[in-house]
Amino acid sequence: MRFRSDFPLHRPELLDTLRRGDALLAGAMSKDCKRFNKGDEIIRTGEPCDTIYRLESGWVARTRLLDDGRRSIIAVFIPGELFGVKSFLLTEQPDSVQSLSNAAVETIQHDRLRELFRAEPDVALRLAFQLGEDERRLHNYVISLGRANAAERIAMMLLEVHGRLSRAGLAANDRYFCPMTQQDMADFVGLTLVHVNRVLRRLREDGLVTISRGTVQIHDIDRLHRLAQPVLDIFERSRPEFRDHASIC
Amino acid sequence: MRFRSDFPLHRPELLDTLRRGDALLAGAMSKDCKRFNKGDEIIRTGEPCDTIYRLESGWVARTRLLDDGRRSIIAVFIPGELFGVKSFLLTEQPDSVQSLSNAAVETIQHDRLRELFRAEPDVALRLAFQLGEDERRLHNYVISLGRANAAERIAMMLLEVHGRLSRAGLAANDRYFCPMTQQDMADFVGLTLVHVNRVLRRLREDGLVTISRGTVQIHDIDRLHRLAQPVLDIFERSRPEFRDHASIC
DNA sequence: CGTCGGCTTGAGGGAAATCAAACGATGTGG
DNA sequence: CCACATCGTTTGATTTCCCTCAAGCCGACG
Repeated sequence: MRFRSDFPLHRPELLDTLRRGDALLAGAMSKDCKRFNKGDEIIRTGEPCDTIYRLESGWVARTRLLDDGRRSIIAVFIPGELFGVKSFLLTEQPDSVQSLSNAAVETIQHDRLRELFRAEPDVALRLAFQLGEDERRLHNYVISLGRANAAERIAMMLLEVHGRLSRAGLAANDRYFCPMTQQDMADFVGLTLVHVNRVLRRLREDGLVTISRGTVQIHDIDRLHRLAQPVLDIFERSRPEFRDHASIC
Repeated sequence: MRFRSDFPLHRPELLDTLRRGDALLAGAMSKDCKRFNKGDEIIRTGEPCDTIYRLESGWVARTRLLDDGRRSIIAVFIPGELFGVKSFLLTEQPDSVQSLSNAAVETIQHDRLRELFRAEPDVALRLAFQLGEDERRLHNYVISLGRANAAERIAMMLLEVHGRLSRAGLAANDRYFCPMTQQDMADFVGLTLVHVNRVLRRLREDGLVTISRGTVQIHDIDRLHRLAQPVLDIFERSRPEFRDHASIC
């Protein structure tokens, strides 16, 4: 996965630096690669952690399991993204990161990263960029969880993931692979499996999206977009117009 | 507001550096101070922004107003905290920041901050720390919004704010000032004003908390804690034990 | 004294949860 | 190759938590 960002939102003057930082980081990490199976825990709750990860292939999710069995997916990561960056600041991880599919990750230890930092400030920018993007997405999910109904939440999730995958070159023709089960989606958008299923049926019947054995096919992106509209941020909103530019990078 | 962090969660070896970074940053910012009234917008949605803020006094909130009138509070900030840090990476702000009370903020421009960075790497750590803390809290709120019921959400909000204010030296005897209206709280925890009111009545009747004219008085922090327990992260959970250490700093 | 913002309470309705069961694909072992 | 277990999906019936609508209340302030 090469680094891409065709999002006009980011300060364009930083793009070259970002690319360079990403390449340097990827180079430094590539030696140390690990594979995980679906369901494996990559980072465990409560354990100390001195590693930062970069997802090479597959999907992983930051999850938290409550005592009474409730489960929550806080964020999902797709190939090319960094995760565990927060461990730079915290001694323990408050939640776990687990594979949603088979996945390959590259790693780097904190101390090595710190060296790299000093030599190459661009790497720091790449990390800051990841934190910033994570936060932006998190903000959107907070809005969604706090104020959107079930259909809006699901539409927004499907679109948000679609956008990211497109920019990473992992989606074409409004179709993409998504290894999340309906239970995963429910845990992500704060609903129950049963209700997610009902909403997905609705979206299918209305000709907006069909999801079948891990493949999401968006039939009517405009209507899906209109559905999610109220809870999209200013950047996501303008997406359809420059969807075509998404692969220039 | 001086910088404090008695949270055992943060890598202790960083604390001195953090303090230093905070002092340097505060020094650099103090020249340029602005005042706002309750309800004022400090940062406006969609506008470009080249400034980073530090809250000197009062409360502010990151909010988003949806087209159809729904409103959401994404995060609240208390004195000593930095906000608008993300503007370092984004050209436009996706949401607005508004005063929940009269507030005084210090500011610094991006370019000056960048200079400061180069001369003093500790300042970068202070900024990263703020981003990390913001993200940790955001994660907790995502859990809360996604999986907690009304009472749990409200209990967790009251405790979370209590913890932060205590650490900042702005709360004593489990009592603190909170300028949020019930509508603000509703927008923050994803409920309606009416329902927030009912839950608060319940908590009052059960002898857990009373809120009266902007003052929150926690009567039974242990039970409140037990109520919120399922949705507290590993750090917040251990709080009661070292509540007393909170003011050593 | 009236009005305005914020708080309080009631009645009724609706969106999503819960409980329960069946179905379909995939894989496995006898 | 079929019996069977497993995992994820689908659907129905019922319940509940929270929302909506509506109105009254209280304190602050001009």
